[in-house]
Amino acid sequence: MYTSSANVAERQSAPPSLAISTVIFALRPSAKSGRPTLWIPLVRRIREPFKGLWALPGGPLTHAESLQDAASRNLRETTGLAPKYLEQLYAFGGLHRSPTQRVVSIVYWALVQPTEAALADESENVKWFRADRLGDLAFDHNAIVDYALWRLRNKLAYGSVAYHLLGEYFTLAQVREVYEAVLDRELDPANFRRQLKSTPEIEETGEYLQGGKHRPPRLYRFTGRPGLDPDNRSTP
Amino acid sequence: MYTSSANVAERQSAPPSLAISTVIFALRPSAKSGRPTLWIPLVRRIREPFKGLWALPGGPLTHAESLQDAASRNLRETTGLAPKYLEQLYAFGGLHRSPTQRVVSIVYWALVQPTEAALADESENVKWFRADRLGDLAFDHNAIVDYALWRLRNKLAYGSVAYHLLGEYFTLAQVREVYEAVLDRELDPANFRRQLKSTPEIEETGEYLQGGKHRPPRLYRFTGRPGLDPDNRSTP
DNA sequence: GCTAGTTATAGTCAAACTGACTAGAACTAA
DNA sequence: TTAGTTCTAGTCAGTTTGACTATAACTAGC
Repeated sequence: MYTSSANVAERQSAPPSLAISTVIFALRPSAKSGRPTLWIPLVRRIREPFKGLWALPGGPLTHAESLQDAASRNLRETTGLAPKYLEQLYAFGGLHRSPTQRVVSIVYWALVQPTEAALADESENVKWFRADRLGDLAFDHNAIVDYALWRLRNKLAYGSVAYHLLGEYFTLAQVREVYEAVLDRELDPANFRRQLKSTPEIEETGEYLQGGKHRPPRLYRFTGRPGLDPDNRSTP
Repeated sequence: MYTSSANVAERQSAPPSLAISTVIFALRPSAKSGRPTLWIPLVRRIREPFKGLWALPGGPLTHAESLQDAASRNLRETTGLAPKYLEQLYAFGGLHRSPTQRVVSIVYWALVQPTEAALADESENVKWFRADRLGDLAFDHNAIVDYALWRLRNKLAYGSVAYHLLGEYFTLAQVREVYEAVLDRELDPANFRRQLKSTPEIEETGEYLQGGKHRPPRLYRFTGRPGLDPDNRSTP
């Protein structure tokens, strides 16, 4: 859909504005099966365009902060979250992303641990949704979430990203559940644990998870470092 | 190094400007060994800041073009190149990237085939450099090139990126030379060819490369698609 | 307290893959 | 014709992967 030529001229006179948004992932137990599933917090638009629709948390970039700091601050202000894992996703700059003006959005993606996700603000205008049941979002945010999901699945397969969706201590079955939730397929428990046990970044603790219905599983700890972003590279 | 507080105040009043830059890779035969090595075209800064230093080709984002189009156009204008492979690298937005103003740079990276790279403009203010011998560049461009190199090596290992540095027809030994140049280590010819022959995206042609000193190698063709960027996703 | 049910955990086995290596084929240069 | 080089196919042992079996350790219900 195209706007009138008057609007186009108007749009071209203003500088393209720069916004920061974030796709936040957390695990929550599914209502049905009780298994963990991926959830995303969204905020309701309280003004045009797309007033009333749900959108990714975001806001403008202020001058005294880096891109990552802006994402962090905005997350805290809108959702109350302070994720341990925060990484740049992509810069979206299509011409018609917003009907009223040209906006370039630098989008981050974040992973929060379940304990923190439970504390997150939830209100009339901030709600969590299952990542696979979002409905129609404002702007191009459906496409952005799709891409973020693709990146998450990709990083999961190679990288060391699953542990940022879990607490400090976890069982190998919990890690497997994360993989199964994100990749949406079942994995053989025995083979999966063999692979994890061969990675040096996963450390066996002496503890066991008590209180379950069956044999108590051993608790593990992740000792690796997150990633290799330009923003995170020099961090020792 | 910090600027004076007056400059800081001045900087904060203006909106952060948005620029597009590109890291362009092409293979050229090394002067010494004759083997292909990675080269990058740079442009000389003709104004402050960093006047006289070499920098990545880039420029401002205009209103009528998407980010990728802006990168494309800028490439053509500054270097005369029209790469077949162009992908977003990262958005750099640190506070002190430029001493005079706050600049957010959305950086792309590109691969050009040797035939096209040979046609590229070269002048007093546009020159090609070996990727491993760049010297000190303007702004944070050394760090940007480092990251682009890291991405290139990464994509090479998994993806189907090597063929975009070669012409339409190539020998398996040429592909191996690309890998050796980018990864900077020798690979076993027999094992390497076994792997390539098992990938369905590489098609055997009936042709052979004639004119070499030894047994003429068979020519192959790449039939796969580039990538999975948001910008390239829907492209069939 | 015993038993059935369930998860945790270790191990087996064949197929696939990997790295190091051998060897013949096919060309050029001398 | 021969020596030298690259292209190409193949062997072999070590490693990894996927499917599967078996035992250990707990809870819940009787």
